[in-house]
Amino acid sequence: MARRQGTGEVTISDVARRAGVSKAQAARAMGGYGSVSSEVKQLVMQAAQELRYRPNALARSINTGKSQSIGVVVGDVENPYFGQVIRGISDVARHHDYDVVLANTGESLQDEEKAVKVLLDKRVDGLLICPTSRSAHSHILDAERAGRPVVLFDRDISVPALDVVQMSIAEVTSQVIDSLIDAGHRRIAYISTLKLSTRKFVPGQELDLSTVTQRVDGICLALKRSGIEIDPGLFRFGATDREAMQQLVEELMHLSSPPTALVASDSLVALDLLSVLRRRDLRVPTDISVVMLDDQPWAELVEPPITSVFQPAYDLGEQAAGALFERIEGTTGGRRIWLTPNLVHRSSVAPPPGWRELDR
Amino acid sequence: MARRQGTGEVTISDVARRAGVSKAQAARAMGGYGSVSSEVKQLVMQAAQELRYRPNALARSINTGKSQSIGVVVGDVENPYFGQVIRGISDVARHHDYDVVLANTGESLQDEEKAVKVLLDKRVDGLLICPTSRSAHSHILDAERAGRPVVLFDRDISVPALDVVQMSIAEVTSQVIDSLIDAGHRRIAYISTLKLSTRKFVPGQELDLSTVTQRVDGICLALKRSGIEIDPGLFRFGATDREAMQQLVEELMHLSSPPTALVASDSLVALDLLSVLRRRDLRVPTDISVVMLDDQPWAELVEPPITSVFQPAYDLGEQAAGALFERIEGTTGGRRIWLTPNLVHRSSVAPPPGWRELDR
DNA sequence: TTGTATGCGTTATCAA
DNA sequence: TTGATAACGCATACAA
Repeated sequence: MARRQGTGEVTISDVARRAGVSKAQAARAMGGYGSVSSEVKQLVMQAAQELRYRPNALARSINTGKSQSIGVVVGDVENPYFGQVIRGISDVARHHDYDVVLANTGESLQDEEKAVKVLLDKRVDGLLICPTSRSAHSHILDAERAGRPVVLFDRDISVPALDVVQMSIAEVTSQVIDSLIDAGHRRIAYISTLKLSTRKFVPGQELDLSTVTQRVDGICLALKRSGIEIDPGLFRFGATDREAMQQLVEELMHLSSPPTALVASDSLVALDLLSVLRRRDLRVPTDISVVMLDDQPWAELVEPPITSVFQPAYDLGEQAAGALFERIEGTTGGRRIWLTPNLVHRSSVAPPPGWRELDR
Repeated sequence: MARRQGTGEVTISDVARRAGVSKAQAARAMGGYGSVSSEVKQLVMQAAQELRYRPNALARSINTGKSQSIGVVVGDVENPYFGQVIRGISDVARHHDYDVVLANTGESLQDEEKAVKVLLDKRVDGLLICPTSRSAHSHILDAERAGRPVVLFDRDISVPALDVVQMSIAEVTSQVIDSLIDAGHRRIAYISTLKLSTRKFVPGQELDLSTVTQRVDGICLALKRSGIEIDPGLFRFGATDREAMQQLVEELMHLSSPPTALVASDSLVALDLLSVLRRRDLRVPTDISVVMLDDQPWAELVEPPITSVFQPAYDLGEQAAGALFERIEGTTGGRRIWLTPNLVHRSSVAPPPGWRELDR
C-alpha cells in the first residue's frame, strides 16, 4: 500500500467534511457549477470561510485544461516602449481574470525558444510573442500546432500564418525621410541596435526583424521617390550601447560625405546618440539633424526638442491581448491589426549646414 | 463507470506504451529520478521524441508542490524604474529556471490583494511584492503564514516581519536638501504622486508609502539641521498626471513666499514638472531649481541637465530575487538589505533669484 | 531495476 | 439535488 502525506493545506475534502456534505457537493458549491441547493451552498461557503479554504488552481487547471494565464515573451522589458506595451497587455489580462507570465529573452533566440517551451509546459492558455527573429520561428509555429493560440506583437515573422498586431511604421518612416529631404537633407543615416548577421549591409538585404525591415524599406522608398541615391554606408547596425554608438558615429562623421541627418531607430538608441553627439560637440540641429522613431515624454524636454514618431504602445498591448483573448475564448481569429504611429514635428530638424533655399 | 477523454495531448502513458515499458519507468526516465537502466532510458527518450512528448508541468507541480514560478506584484510597470527592477528580477529568475508571473496593480490596494490571492492559488513558490500600502498588509502576512516566502522590494511595510530589499533614500534625500541649502535655498518644495489620505499634510504625519516617508523624513531632518522652518504647505501630493501637476505648481507659485527649489519624487513626476515649468516660462535653474529623486538617462540631455539621485534599480531587482530564492531553496532568510543611491550633481540647481553670497 | 497501485486536489460522470 | 467514484497527468511507496 502506498501512503503519502498531503501538502498540509486545506482541501475541498476538509470543507466537505466540516459542512457535512459530500466532496462533490462541496466542490460544486465552491466552483459554482452543477446544481446545489442554496442551503448546502450556504453551509459550504461558511465552512470554506472558517477553514480559510482556497482552491488549488493547479489541480483545477489539470482538469479543465485551462490555466487562466497567458505567456508574454518579449526582448527587453527595460525599453520603455515595451514597458508601455506590457502595461496594456496586463490591464486587458486582468479584466479577463488572467495572469501574465512574463519571459524576458534579452533578444536571445535560444532564450526565446526555451521560454516558449516552458510556457507551453506550464499550459498557458495562449501566447503573446514579440519574436526576436523573423526567420527562426519554428518554435512559434509549434505552439500554434500544439493548439495553443499565439498572437505576435510589434514584430512579424516571415510566414504570415499568425495573428499579428503591429505598427505600420514603413509609412511614417517614409514621411520622416520626406520631411528631412524637404529640409534639404540628402545624406541621411539610419542607426539601429539590431546586430546584422552579415558584415556589411546591402540595400534590399533581408533583415531579421520586421520592424527594422519596415523602417529600412520606408527610408529607401522615400529616397527613391526623391531620386536620391541609396548609400548602404549610411545604414548602421549594432548600436547596442554607448561605446558602439561612439564608434559608429565616429565612422559616419569620417565618411567622405558624412550624413547631415541621423535617424535613431528607438528611444534608447536616441539617448546614446544624443549623448555621443553632445560629447563630440555636434549641435542639433545646426550641425546635424536628428529624428527618433519612438517618441518618449522626455523628447520635448531636451534641447532642442526632438522630432519623433509617436507609437501608441499601450494600444498595441491592448489590441494584442484583445486579439489573443478572442482566440482563447473561441471566437474566430485571423487578425492582422495595424496601428498607425504619427510624426511629431519638433525642433531637431533644420536645413543642413551651408544649405541655401536655392539648392532646392 | 465514468469515462472521460483526455486533453488530446501526448502523456507519459503514450510514451510508456510506445517504449514498451511501464508508466512508472517512463516517468522516471523522463523526470530523471529513481533508477532506470540506460537501455530503458534510451527507449523512453526515443519514444518521447518521436511523439513530441512534453511533460505537463502543472501535473508535476501538483505532486511536487513546487510550481517553478514566482509571483511579482508591482504598482506600475510603465515606470522605467520598475522596468529596470523587473529586468533584474527576471534575469535572476531565469538563471534559477523559474518563471515570473507579473501582476500590475496600478497602485490599487484591492488589485494587490486580489493578485496575491490568485498567485497563491496558483501555487507560486514565492512572492516579490512592492506593497502599495505600508499599513494595509494583512494579505501579505497571510502569504507568509501560508508558508509561501515573501520578499518585499523597494517599499517596506509597517511591521518589520519580512525580508526587504530597499533603497536607503532618507540619507541621499537629506544630502539633496543640504546641497540645495548650500546653494542658498530656504523654501524647498517636495512633489510626489502619492495620494494623501488626509486633506492636508502635517509634518510627522504617517504616510502610507515607506519610500515617501523616507524622503519626507530626509527632507525634514536636513531642514532641522540647518535650522530652517518646516512649512507643510511645501509638501505636495497627488501629482498623478500633468493636469494635477499644473494645478499644484500654480498653487505653489502663488504662495506668499513661493519655493525657490522643487524636488520631484521620481522621474515621471519630474517629466510632468519640467513640462509645466516650461509652459509657465519658468527657467531652470535661474528662476527655480529642480532636483529629481530617480535618475534616468534623459536627465543629462535635457536643458539644463537635471541634478538627480541615481538608484541602482537593476541591482534592487537582482538582490530581491536573490533573497527570495535563498528562502525558497531553504537556506535561512531574514534579510533586510539596503542599497545606497547616490546624488549626481548636474546643472539644475543654482542660487535662488536675487540671492547674494552675503546672504549666506 | 522494474511494475503495480496509490496519491495529489480538483472536475466530471453516473446512478440514485 | 445528492453521493460515490472515475479521471486528469504525473510522482512515489512498495513489492517483486
